[in-house]
Amino acid sequence: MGRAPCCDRTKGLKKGPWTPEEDKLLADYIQANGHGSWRLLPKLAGLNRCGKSCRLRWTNYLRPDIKRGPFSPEEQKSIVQLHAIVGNKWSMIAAQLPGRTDNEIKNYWNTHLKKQLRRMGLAEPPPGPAAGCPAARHMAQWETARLEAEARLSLLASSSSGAMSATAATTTTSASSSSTYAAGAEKAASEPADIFLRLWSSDIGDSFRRRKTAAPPALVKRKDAAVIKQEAPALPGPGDDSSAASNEKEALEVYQMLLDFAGEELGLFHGRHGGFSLFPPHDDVLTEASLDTAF
DNA sequence: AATTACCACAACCGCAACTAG
DNA sequence: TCTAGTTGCGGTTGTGGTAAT
Repeated sequence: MGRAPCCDRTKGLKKGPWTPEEDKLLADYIQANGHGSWRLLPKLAGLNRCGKSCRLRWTNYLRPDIKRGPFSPEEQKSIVQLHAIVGNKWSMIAAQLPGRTDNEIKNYWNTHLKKQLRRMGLAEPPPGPAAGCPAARHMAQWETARLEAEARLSLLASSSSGAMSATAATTTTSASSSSTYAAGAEKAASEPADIFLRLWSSDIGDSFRRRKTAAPPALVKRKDAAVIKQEAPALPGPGDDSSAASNEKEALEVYQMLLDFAGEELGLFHGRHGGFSLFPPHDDVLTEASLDTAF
């Protein structure tokens, strides 16, 4: 059957770097009319480009809400953490970083962060049963992320409500623990430094919780979280299958186990008393300098 | 001053998912 | 349900700038 190429190369459409005049034509047109059909846009805007090229230029460069300038330490940290969870799902990562595009994040990862992490010995997958199988390894990472998030929410719940019963304070859970999640998410929202909980309470975490028995979101190509949310049956919340921690002490033990596992097996996290960080204390900022001196 | 090597980022390409008829 | 067209994503390449020799 075959299909038509997205850009008709027989028409001699222009390629390569955009000129300021082209930028202006594109930006003016979209701001006046919206992009509508990308396929038709070039003709309507008077551009000798393919629609794909126009879309890319707009989304990666001309869009007014794009944040310029270097990545902040917080953004760097977020990228590393999110990448550890969802892998090369740049669009998902970008969705968590307002003003940043997937292309920008991808470039930044490939040119900066990957090298830095490699120098720290964190870039390569850990040895183990999942080694050599990216999908299995990824699922293992995601499952660890889930447990991690649940453990943290458990701690939040138990610390924010002394009256909360030990059973309710444990995470693991049942569908009825949604209030625990809600409480955790609410608290997480007030603690923007904790990217992990922000992520967990976002669409990404939500899609995972709902599709727990299926492939993790990172393995579901082009299923954005909203769609997943709509499609997903009302699966029970995470931990339905768990009768784990039934009191705070147990929750703390699980929490510590997770810290140990994540740190030792995945090389991802560094626990610290009363808080949590991907990086060791006093090293929150992922800078060239700090990383250079680390090794 | 010329050349080479490296880096950062913009842009392209191909594939797969999505959608409308 | 099938098919053709459209859109979005992720990997890769190209290009311009800068540092090193």
